[in-house]
Parts: sequence; structure tokens; C-alpha cells
Amino acid sequence: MDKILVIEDDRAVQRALKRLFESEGYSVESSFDGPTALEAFRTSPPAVVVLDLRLPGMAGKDLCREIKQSSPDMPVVVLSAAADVADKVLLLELGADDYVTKPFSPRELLARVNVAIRHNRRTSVPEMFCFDDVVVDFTRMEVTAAGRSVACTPQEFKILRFFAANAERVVSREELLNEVWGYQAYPTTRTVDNHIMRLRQKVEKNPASPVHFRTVHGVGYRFVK
Amino acid sequence: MDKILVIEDDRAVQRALKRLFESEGYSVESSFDGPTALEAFRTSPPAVVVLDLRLPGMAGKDLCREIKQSSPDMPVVVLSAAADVADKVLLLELGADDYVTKPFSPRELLARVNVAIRHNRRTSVPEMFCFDDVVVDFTRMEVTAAGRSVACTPQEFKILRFFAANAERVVSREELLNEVWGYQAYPTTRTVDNHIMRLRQKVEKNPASPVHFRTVHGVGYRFVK
DNA sequence: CAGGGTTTTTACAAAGTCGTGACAGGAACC
DNA sequence: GGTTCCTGTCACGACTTTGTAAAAACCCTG
Repeated sequence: MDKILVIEDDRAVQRALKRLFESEGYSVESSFDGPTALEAFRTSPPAVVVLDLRLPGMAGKDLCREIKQSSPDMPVVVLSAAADVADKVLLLELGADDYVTKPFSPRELLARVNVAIRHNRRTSVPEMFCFDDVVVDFTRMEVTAAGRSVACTPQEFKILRFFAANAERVVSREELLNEVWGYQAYPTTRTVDNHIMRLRQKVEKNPASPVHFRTVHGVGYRFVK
Repeated sequence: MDKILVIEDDRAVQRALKRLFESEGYSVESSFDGPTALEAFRTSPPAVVVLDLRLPGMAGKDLCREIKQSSPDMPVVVLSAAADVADKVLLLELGADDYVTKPFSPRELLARVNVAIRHNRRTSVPEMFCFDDVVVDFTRMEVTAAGRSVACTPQEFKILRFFAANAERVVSREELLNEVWGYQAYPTTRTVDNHIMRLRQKVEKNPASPVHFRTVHGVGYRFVK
């Protein structure tokens, strides 16, 4: 899943944050000072940065500015003592997206990080997708085939969404695993087959000889409208 | 896209706000004092006004009143120091729609501006909401199901209002927490389930197999009329 | 500061979803 | 035609998510 870059000099807090985020399925990269953080930031950009403003030498603020300057779309959530953000100008000027004052509740921090990540991800995805006599409504999470409603699981919706964006093209099982399941989880390729099978049985007129979810022997699958 | 009129005398804050809003796709018009603001406001009305109450010469409050008097439907979001809004009566008097106090998170300001715009766009915020044999009256805070009156709590009304505005769409528990519970409080997702359950028992004909408050396994809930 | 109502937390059972291995049937290749 | 690899399918167990009830915390109001 997504990676969080945590920049925090206090080892105890660092550990606690790592545990917190990992328990939610994020991967965590930790930095204890500015230079290391920038290095880590550049070599493998995270989905979000969690930054303690009180790094030694007042580096926190500069770091935030620097990050925001080099990649303005990177969401930054700031940890700070109440006194540090007394001035409303500060956070705005730093370009931080959100902040949590210490002492903070783990759940609140999590919620804000989640919001920051999801917000950034808003891409223009069409909410409707049709082929043959099948209608997929992503906002309602509803699928109808030949007029009849078909129950689909979240995973199946992800697959449908992926194929909607990659119709006609041949995609390998590995690519599907990467894009639909994510880089973190690596189930076997058999898993992919199973899900394809279920989709076929749900939306193909004749699941035995599929028209839309075609199999490309030795390579993967190809979705055609 | 929508235009935001920012009225703020501090140049640094002004710049930061401009960057913030423009990064979200809004266009920004800046004013540094009352007269200029009114001029700009009249020649090309924005979708929302963001107003710093602490303009020089106590002009902020007058400005707010003036704007609200000439166009009552124009949403106004006020920036202020905590001390200025010690009594919320003042804000009501001014007619401001929402306010953000001093050390505010950029994202929170954004969220409130978004809400202000969206809220205004639903021209007739329906004071009545009906589905099936259920009638929800938001002004009188009364709910009747199948003719019989049903007692609902404030929280339940908030949830009903949210679903009224977001019918048919699948919403995650997290979205519900953000929109209904607000930006600050972060209860667990189990809390959401409990409230949904109570609503089901109050208005669903058969709470065991709900028709209106449907659960979307692995995602959240979906309200359908 | 006591009481009642509301909201949140906790705990556990129930339901749904997903991943996996086994195996059979095909496809490709020689 | 035979061998080998690849794919479709099934059933099962592990795991996650949800429904529900009960208790605890909270918050007004008087």
C-alpha cells in the first residue's frame, strides 16, 4: 500500500508512529533529520509526508518549504506543539496541508493522513462504464447485466475499473496484481484467475466462451468492449 | 471554475491563500481593504468570500455585514483570531456562514470553503425530505414513518441530512465521519454502524433487511430512496 | 451535582470476502 | 501424438468486515 515518510527526531515518537501507520497497512520510512529526509524523499517519493516541526535547529520549517517547493502536490501533515502554530500565517506560508498539535490522538492523526492521501488521488475517473448489455456504475457500486442487477465485491470493482481504463490492451497477471492488488500484497496468479472467472460468470453471456474477458494464453488477459 | 474573493490585508497571508486556493482549481481575486473589496465584489461577484475579520480600522465586521445585506445568499467564510469569536453571537450577527480561528489548517479552510460553495449551489436546501412512507422535516426536527411520529436525536438528523444530499452514492464510513461528525472528532467506525442501526430500526419497515440504508460490504453505506 | 438522554466504546457473534491448493481440461510445442 | 506447461474451476479455511447489544462516557438541564 502507500508509503508514509515520517520525519521526527524523537526515537520514541518515531517508533510509535511507525507502529501506528503500519497497523493500518501503510509502509513507513523514517528519517531523523532534514538531510536524510530529503534524500529519502527524492529517491523514493512517499504518498504523504508526516513532519515534526520541531526538528533540531529549526530545520522543520525549512524542510517543509523545500518539500512543498520541489513537489507542490505532495501532501504534508505537520506535527507541532501548540505554541509553534499560534500564528495562523505560519502553516499557510509553509504550505503544509494539515497539522496536528501535540499531544495528539493517534486516531486523529490517522484520519488526517488518510484524508490527505485520498484527496491527492482524486483523478477524473468516469463513473459509468458500459459494454455490451452490461452497465457498471462506480459511484453506486452497482452492476447490471442484461437488465438484471449483479452483486459485485469491492475487489471485482477494482478489476472492472482497471479494465475500463485499460480496455483492448493485453495485461499480464503481474500487472493486474500490481495495479489492482497493490505493490504490497502479492497473492499468486491463481488468485487473478479466480477473480476473472467470477467476473465472467457474472457478466458474460456465456462464461464458457468469454467475449469480453479474453484470455491470452501465456501472457494474461485482454478486455474488449 | 469558481472564483473566490479573498479580503486580507497581510500580503504574506494573501499570497499563501492565493496559492492554496489556486492549487485546488479556484480562481482568486484579492483585496487588501474594504473599498476595493466592495468594488470587486460588485463588478464581478465571486462564488464565495473569504474575509479576514482583522482588517485595519475594524472594517472587517462592517464589510461582512454590508456584503450579507446586499446579497444574503453569498457565502462568507471568516478568518479570525480566537478572541474575536469568543462569543459566537457576533458571527451570527455578522451573518457569516462559517469561520476558521487562528491557527487553522489549510485543509480545514479549504474544506469549509468547499462546503460553503456546495451548500449554496443546492439552491433549495430542502427542508423536507421524503422516501417511502417516511417524512423528515428538518426545520421542525420531526420524523414520521408510516404516519407515526418517530423520535430522532440530533446526530441522527445530521446523518439523515447527509444522506438526503448524497442519496444513491456509496459513502465510506470515513466520509461520514468527516462530513457528519466534523473535522475534529474522530470516533471509530463502529460508532457509525451503531447510528445506522438505530436509524434502520426507526424508519425501515424491516430493519433486518434494510431497503434504504444499505450496507456495501467492504466499503460503507448507500442510501437509496 | 444528580438525573436522563445521547453518544461512544467495547465485545462478540454472524456474515461476507479473499487467497490458496488441487485437479482436470486445453493449448502450445516438438 | 505425446509431453509439458498454462488456465478454469471448485471447495475450503483464514481473515476481515459488519450487526447488535450492553456498558461506559459524555453532556446538558434543571
